[in-house]
Amino acid sequence: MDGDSGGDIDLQSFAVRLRRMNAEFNRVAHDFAGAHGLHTTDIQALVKIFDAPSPITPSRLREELNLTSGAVTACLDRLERAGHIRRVRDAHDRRVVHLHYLDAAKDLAAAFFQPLGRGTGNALRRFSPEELRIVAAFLDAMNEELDALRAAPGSP
Amino acid sequence: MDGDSGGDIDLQSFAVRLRRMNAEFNRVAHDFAGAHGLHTTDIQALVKIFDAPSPITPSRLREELNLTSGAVTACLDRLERAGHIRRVRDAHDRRVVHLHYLDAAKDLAAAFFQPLGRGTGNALRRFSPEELRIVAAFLDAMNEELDALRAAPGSP
DNA sequence: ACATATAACTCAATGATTGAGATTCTTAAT
DNA sequence: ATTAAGAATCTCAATCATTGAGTTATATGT
Repeated sequence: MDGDSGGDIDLQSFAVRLRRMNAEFNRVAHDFAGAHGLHTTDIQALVKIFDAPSPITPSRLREELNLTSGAVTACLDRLERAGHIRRVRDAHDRRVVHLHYLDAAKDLAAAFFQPLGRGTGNALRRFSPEELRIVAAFLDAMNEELDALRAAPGSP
Repeated sequence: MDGDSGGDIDLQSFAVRLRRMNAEFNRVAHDFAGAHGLHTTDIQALVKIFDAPSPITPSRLREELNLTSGAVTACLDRLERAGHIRRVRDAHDRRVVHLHYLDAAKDLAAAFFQPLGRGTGNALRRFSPEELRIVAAFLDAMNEELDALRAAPGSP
């Protein structure tokens, strides 16, 4: 113990906090899945489709979610059948499919996740802009490290 | 100061960062599962068993993971068969089972997640103790809000 | 044209999750 | 003691997602 009062800044305590938050996010996602006749995988796919800067493809999803192509096809079938997404063939390379998140489904998800958004908003509101910049920097740092891990699982 | 122009402190940008981090954690967990003949659910259970302050029971796990009792039993069968946990009947209430994470399995998990721990450590090392206290406070705030959401999914 | 590579899909086999019900034990009341 | 009600866990058949191998359609290079 070196003068730090709270004992809050060691690796283990952060790991516990992060695992707990991760578990809760997964629980919310699991609830959404259940409420809409979907599965955990489908929600993960929806998040990826939603957050992708430009329309994502099934093979990219396969990489992101670590699934087999068969599983991705089945997942997209479910999402398309339930009216969440649409498959659009690329005009230039007709082998390629682009995945579009339908607006109506976006609204549905927005409505469901509104409590989560409010909760996150409440948490953010407790901090000053400078503090939030630090938090954002931390999340960015974590995401950088996680990307590095994905690239080279053992080395860094 | 100029930071207001960065667009880094609005709800949406935080949501994206958090979703991305969540997805990467899940990917790491999925890898661990695959490497040990387990499934995503089993890892979620292991995390809960590991992080519980005192030995957890199957019914508590059922609540935490939102599974049916049948699924929990099957999950624990797999974990016990694979040598990760042990079921211990409570002496006073013999209906109750307590779940113990075996030390050998802890070592196994520690070894596997060492890269993740190093990555997290790298991220933490970029920040001063005061900054880390802010980040820890933010994670605590998020976890509080998430707990509130779990208790009353619609109200706050 | 031909061969090779890539994107997405199909399908049988495997196996996790569900949902209902059975089993074992506890607690409170008669 | 005995009974009834309640709780914690487990069993099992049915359902359905995932896998892994193989197929189709399109693209690229020689």
